[in-house]
Amino acid sequence: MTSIKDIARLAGVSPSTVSRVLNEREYVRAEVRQRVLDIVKEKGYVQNHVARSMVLRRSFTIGVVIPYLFNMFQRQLFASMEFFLEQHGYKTQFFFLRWSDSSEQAFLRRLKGETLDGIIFIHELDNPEIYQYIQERSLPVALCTFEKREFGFPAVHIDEEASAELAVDYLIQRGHHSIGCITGEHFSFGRQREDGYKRALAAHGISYSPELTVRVPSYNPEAGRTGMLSLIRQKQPLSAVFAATDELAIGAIKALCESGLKVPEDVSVIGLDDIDISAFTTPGLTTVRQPIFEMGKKSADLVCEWIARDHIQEKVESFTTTIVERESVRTLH
Amino acid sequence: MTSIKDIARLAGVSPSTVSRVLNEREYVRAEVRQRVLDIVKEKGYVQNHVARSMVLRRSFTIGVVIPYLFNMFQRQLFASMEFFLEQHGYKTQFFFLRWSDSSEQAFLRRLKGETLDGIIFIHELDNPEIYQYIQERSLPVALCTFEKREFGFPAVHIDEEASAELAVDYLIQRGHHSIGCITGEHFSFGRQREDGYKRALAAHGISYSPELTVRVPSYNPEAGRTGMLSLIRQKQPLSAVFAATDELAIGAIKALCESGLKVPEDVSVIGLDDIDISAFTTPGLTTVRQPIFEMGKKSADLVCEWIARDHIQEKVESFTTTIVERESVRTLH
DNA sequence: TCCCTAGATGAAAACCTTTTCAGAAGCTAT
DNA sequence: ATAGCTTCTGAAAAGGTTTTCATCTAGGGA
Repeated sequence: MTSIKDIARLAGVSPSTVSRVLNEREYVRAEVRQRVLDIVKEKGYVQNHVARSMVLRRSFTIGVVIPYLFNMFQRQLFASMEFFLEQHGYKTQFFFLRWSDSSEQAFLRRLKGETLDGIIFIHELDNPEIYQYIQERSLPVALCTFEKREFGFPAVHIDEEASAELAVDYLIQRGHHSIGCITGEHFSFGRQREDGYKRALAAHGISYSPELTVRVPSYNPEAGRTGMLSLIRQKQPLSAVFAATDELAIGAIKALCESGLKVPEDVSVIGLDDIDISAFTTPGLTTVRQPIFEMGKKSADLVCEWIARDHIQEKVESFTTTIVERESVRTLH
Repeated sequence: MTSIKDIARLAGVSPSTVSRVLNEREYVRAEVRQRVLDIVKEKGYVQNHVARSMVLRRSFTIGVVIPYLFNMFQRQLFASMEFFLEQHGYKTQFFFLRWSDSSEQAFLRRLKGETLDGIIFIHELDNPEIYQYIQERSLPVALCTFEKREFGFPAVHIDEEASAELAVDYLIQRGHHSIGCITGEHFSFGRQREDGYKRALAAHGISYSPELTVRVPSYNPEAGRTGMLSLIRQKQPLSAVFAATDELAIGAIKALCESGLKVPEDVSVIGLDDIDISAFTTPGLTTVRQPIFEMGKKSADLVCEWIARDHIQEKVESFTTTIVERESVRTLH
């Protein structure tokens, strides 16, 4: 591997000068600059990133923390982040976390050893130690899809409760009164979306019956399927279902179909997220759209701004959500 | 940040000794070891990875090259790789490549600057320079889902042609004779799967009509949808469609549905890949299963073996594929 | 002529580790 | 007592950069 010293020797200058050329510092004669540049090109030399990181004590790398089995929503989010972080001149280092304490511990250890310039969380952690460590080290950070009031970190998210209410309200407007809810037991957004469901019912004077809400252990289609199956099995009549995520909704539709019930003729289904695939289910999924791309961009912008300015005014960015009408909801009467 | 020197000072020993303790070298008194360990724990010290990489000239990091807009198949593949690479004690560094020459150039530059211990490609590159560079540097590498005979790199893949033939044969066995094909224009596997389609027809003496094959610019549902739409528009009758990937198949089903045609009653659809979501479409997608998880594992194993043994016997691992029967194919007669 | 300044360059230190080499201390065998 | 092992430890070099500080040159003003 050719190093800066080799280039220096070949150009008949010192390593310092080569470094100055490479980093576009002033104080180097045009003629010398050109000679160095020529040799760099000829030798195909590029700076060694590891050595550079060490001396500069920054790595031009932003960490992104995401669940190991990230869902399609998170996948779109992180593609967006990676895109904009690259635009800002940063590399992205992903940390795939299992949902366990040991995984979070391992992550904390790695975080201490790694030289990250900033970090974005797409995944709410249980272990407060990690947030504390980040705060002490005043490592630039942004939270995406959730917030942590007690730490005052910048965050981008939607109003989970209002978005769920929007979905359920949409069903009620179309004449539905007996509405089921499938949500997850983990993470704050699951509870918040359930709260939104209740609020919508209350706002229209519909009584809440607990049997119509089911909490499943995860947010994927398989969980949605089993959730819907148990909703079908219970006694109460049901004309529509609110699924806390699109993936749950996709599983719910599958379960209905398997049970010989038609969507939306027999049961209407509405989701929340608007992931790419929701436009391609049959029937197309009516859902509430999160501006995924913009949220990813904003998260990237926030960390980069923090790094550039060396501080950030406490800032929580709340994005608005909108109904996307497709074919999975039927209008009654 | 506390460094090895701080620990050494506090323990009243030299940095060398601390290093020996940390790396579990022999020749350090049990009593000294314990004292150092205690202080390490107390201070929460962890080795600085950047400095360590520099002196060891290895980073314990494997690069994974994947398209920027990776599909669900690739997503499952890389989750599997990340999992097994971690088991082998390696971190994973992703490189998301756009489908452009400049993106490949930028990647090559980065590759030269980065200190990677190995690299896995889930994405076939056009630029041979990159493969050449890897070969010259004798960087441990594995190809996944394709191969490059001329470089003799280890590779894991399926027999694309045979798998497509399997799918189309399945349709023919069920009485279908007028079978459409939706495939992509890019990447070798698209052409190979098309060849498999043709081979199946030929094997059963069914004449090949070019109007029944459409090539779309990408492999996602939207492309599948437009492909199917143009297949519907043409004159030839059609009782079944082979889509070169599951995502294409999902889009095809959508298009049929939009056009008032029922799957499988009016038209049967078969895919290839067996991605997670294919179990949750309505109707469930009949498809050909690639053992995605195992392929990811094998790729990880191959690079790690190369690194460990410092060489590898030329090795191409071909996985077998199997039909997964769901509801999207109807038996005629 | 002399001094001062600005521009250009290089030597050396620093970043944080690991590893080599040499030396010290405590044994055992002669 | 000496030589020769083992076991343990520290000093110093190395890895590839950037940056500080010092030096040198040339040009301008007094």
